[in-house]
Amino acid sequence: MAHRILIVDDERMLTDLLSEHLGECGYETLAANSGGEALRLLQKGPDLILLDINMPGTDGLELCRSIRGHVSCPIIFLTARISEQDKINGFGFGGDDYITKPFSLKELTARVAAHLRRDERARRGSSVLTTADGLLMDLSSRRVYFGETEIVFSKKEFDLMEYLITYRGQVFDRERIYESVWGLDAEGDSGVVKEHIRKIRSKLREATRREYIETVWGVGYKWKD
Amino acid sequence: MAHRILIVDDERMLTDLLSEHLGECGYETLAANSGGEALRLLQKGPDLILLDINMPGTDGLELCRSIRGHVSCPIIFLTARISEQDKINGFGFGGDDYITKPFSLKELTARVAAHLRRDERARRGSSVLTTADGLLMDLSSRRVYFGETEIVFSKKEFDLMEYLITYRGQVFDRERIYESVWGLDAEGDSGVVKEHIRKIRSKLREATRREYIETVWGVGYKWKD
DNA sequence: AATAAAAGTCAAAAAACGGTCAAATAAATG
DNA sequence: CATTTATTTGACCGTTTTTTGACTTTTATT
Repeated sequence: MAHRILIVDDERMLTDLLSEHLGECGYETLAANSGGEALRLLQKGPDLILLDINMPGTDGLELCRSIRGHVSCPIIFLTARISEQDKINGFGFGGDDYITKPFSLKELTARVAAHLRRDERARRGSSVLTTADGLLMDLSSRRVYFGETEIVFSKKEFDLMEYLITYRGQVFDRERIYESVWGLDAEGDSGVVKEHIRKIRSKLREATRREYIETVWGVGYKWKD
Repeated sequence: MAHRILIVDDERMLTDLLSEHLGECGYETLAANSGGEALRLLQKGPDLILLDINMPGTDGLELCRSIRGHVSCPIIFLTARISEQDKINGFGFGGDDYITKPFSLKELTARVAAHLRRDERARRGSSVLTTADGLLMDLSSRRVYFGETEIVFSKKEFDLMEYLITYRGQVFDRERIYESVWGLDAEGDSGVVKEHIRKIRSKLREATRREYIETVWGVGYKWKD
């Protein structure tokens, strides 16, 4: 299946142009001319996102953050701002690369190809996460059910759980979890994650009488497959 | 373990400078001032490579190709040439990004961080090492299987095993193994490696009734092909 | 066969790590 | 504002891992 690229820019001219060109290159394209549209199109599960930072009425960096909360595909910024500070910000906000306008189509497609090559992952865009034995996470209402009974989690507990389940089977060290769930800015983890893992485990254990989170000694935690 | 960055540039000034800066940023650094040196240092298993395209006596792009033949980590070109043709060539030759000289350290480190983050995600996605007769290492869940049965390894055991299997067939002396798995800075005790090799062998032997790690007398160890 | 150097073994010491709890702080709620 | 709830922190303890060093065995060399 062809790679799917989401283009986000307020100028329809540009999205059309890019859409056409990338189409010729064998990609499927999605175009959004506003932040809201972009967020909606995330449901289509793009493999890569080209994101204009400078859209009127929308903070591109903030948008990037939101997007990062939903998908993990590469994000390439398109920006007219060339100051270094902006570049750095771009990375800090979860972007993977940036291209300053004006840019050539050749350069753009080269980078797109490079990033897609590097990023081979399978993901889904469902708003409900379920595990093998009937545990269910509804991401939009932020509730968790085990069969009939609801298990109540706090915000951080929920976020941390969502993170682990999304990447079930993968081991993450505490620092990584802290960065991903709390935010990229904060340094270290100082044991907060430990405590939250404990709370989650305890709630899950009481309701389900099962263990879901496994400790990998000296490495971190993972959600059991 | 900290990420390891290989810096390849003919100017010792520059490699020293970058080495120092990246060191302060928490990376382990390796420096090469020639293509041959670079290829040799690949044995240390860098996580990212900064490669000067314009080295006298060496064709940087050709070198990049060779490197790609041995490792799959991100390669960022450092180049004085700014023509677009060169940029595109860079990608065509297996590079993942380029930075034109002169560049700021901030920009460099931002890109390095971005690429490492991405590469790690891509690798963790579905990275599995297998050996000829059905031994399987899942790097993301950090589990090892022989057929149906799982073999449990500690962190260091796992890391050491991953290293040997990654470079299967190559012989490494204990000091090199120690450097690569424990870290470059660590004090040069190689007796530890002996003990870990023993543990790994013992676990593997019990589960598989086979020998995987071969001792090359007076030299070191290697994973049998 | 004797010897020295290298590699293997084992158990005990040391260090690192994770789980737990209670108390402190911050944030949300009415 | 007061009260409740969520989050963070730091100390403690038991466990697992890692390291160490003394000792044995193997190997290459003479």
